Amino acid sequence: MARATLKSASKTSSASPPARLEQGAATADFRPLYRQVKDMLVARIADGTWTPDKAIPNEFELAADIGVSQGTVRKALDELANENLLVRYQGRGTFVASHDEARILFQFFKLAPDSGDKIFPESTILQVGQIAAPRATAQALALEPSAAVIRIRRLRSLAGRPAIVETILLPAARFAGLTDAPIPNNLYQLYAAKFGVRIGRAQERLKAVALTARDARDLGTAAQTPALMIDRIAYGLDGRAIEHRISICLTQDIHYLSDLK
Amino acid sequence: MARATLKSASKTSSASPPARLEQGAATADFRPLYRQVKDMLVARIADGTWTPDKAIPNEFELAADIGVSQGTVRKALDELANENLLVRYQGRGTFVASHDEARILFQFFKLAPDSGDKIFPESTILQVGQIAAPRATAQALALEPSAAVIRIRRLRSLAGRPAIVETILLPAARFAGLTDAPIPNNLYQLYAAKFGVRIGRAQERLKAVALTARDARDLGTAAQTPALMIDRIAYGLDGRAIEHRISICLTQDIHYLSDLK
DNA sequence: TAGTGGTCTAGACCACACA
DNA sequence: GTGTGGTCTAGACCACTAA
Repeated sequence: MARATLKSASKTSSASPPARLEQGAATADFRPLYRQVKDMLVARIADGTWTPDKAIPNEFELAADIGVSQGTVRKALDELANENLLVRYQGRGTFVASHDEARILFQFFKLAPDSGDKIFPESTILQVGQIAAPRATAQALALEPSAAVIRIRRLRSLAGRPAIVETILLPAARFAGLTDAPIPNNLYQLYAAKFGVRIGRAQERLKAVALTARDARDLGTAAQTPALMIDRIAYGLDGRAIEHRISICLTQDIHYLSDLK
Repeated sequence: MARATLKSASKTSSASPPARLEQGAATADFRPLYRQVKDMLVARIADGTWTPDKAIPNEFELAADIGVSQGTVRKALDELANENLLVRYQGRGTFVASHDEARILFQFFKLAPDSGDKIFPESTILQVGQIAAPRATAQALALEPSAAVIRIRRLRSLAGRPAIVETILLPAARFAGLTDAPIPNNLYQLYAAKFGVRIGRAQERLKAVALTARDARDLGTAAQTPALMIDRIAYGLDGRAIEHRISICLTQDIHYLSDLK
């Protein structure tokens, strides 16, 4: 069988609706099968077909549905697990990765105390409102020059000590009504649960800055103190930029951990 | 065939010395075959059996040598390629990854200009000498409390502007004679070529600090300026800590880029 | 044209979780 | 016990590189 073509012969298919790969007849699509399978699976994760609380269909069911071999599905599943979109448990099944605290701590929160284990920071909301997108944010999120964005400012504490002042910027159009309810500590879980937006990856740019008077006041320390500025853009499963977040961190007793492999 | 056991029947073997996996008869070693193959391959990379300038044996040769199937060797090779220890080129072969500038830029050097592409920094040596290991260094490199270490201090420039003051600490025992010759810009290549030490991964801890008078002078700016401190420990292929490096970076025009996936 | 890695398939058996 | 993912094998064909 040629690469990137699908057999049209029907196999014994389950009762669930068929979901076979379509090979564009005119448009040449020479991507490997397992890639196409991967994209199909990502789409199902993104659209909420599967949820973290229930195992997704097993390898053979998926293979039969899609019309490829189990080995090809496995390759797609393994890569998705590698990218932290799925979690696989031998004997139990394969699950959509949830944004629980453990995962966030592992994947998205790189600050750790100099001594001791990583802990999830507590948060206190300082300010919530809607503004015209600052230029950098509009660019980061690919919004029109002064599109409306929700701005959340909060203070985060590590082991009881104020350590981070964080400004979160979100496109108002996509997150309408977010400010109506109390803002939880774990935002990515909220995005997924209330807005159907799953964060898949993020990119952070770090600089050293001097604390502004305002940030210093919120953190309870002196202005001009050196602080770590983390400028994060978080992306959804479809690759679109979702959230712009700027964190100002005191690093006397904590550090940012980066693994180079 | 049972998991993690090797057939002893001899296959058609090449002229090269046999290198079959040994299954500890008394000690239970239940690690998957492809893991054992991986370790064997890492050992050959580490000991210099293979060099970056020549392709390693192909999958079938390795499989025959070791006594497993080609698919198992492939799994090991793919993982090593994923970890940046090998590079695979379709049609050409599989190569040991070299510490050339492109790889270092991609894997180990996370600083980039705010605008423009990544570039390899130039270096000027400020100081070279041998000292008793500072406590933090002795701990980082698992050395005895005041073992001798080589210390290199250098100034690095990005796009012609001084941006980084770097202190590199190396165990004198392992790097004897390093200071006899000129110190090149690309240190990891030197470690591999002259001392048989290949760096496989590193861990960086970042903090914001105020520039000391001395660092400020070397960087040509004012003391107390906020700067990014990067505290790196680099590890060899055997997992042992090799190098301790502390970089002080001006981040007015550059940033540290961290991908969270 | 020969040799390499890349993809895909089919089937076997093992290890683990859970009822 | 049953069902899941994990490992291993064997073989086919494709795509790319270099001589």
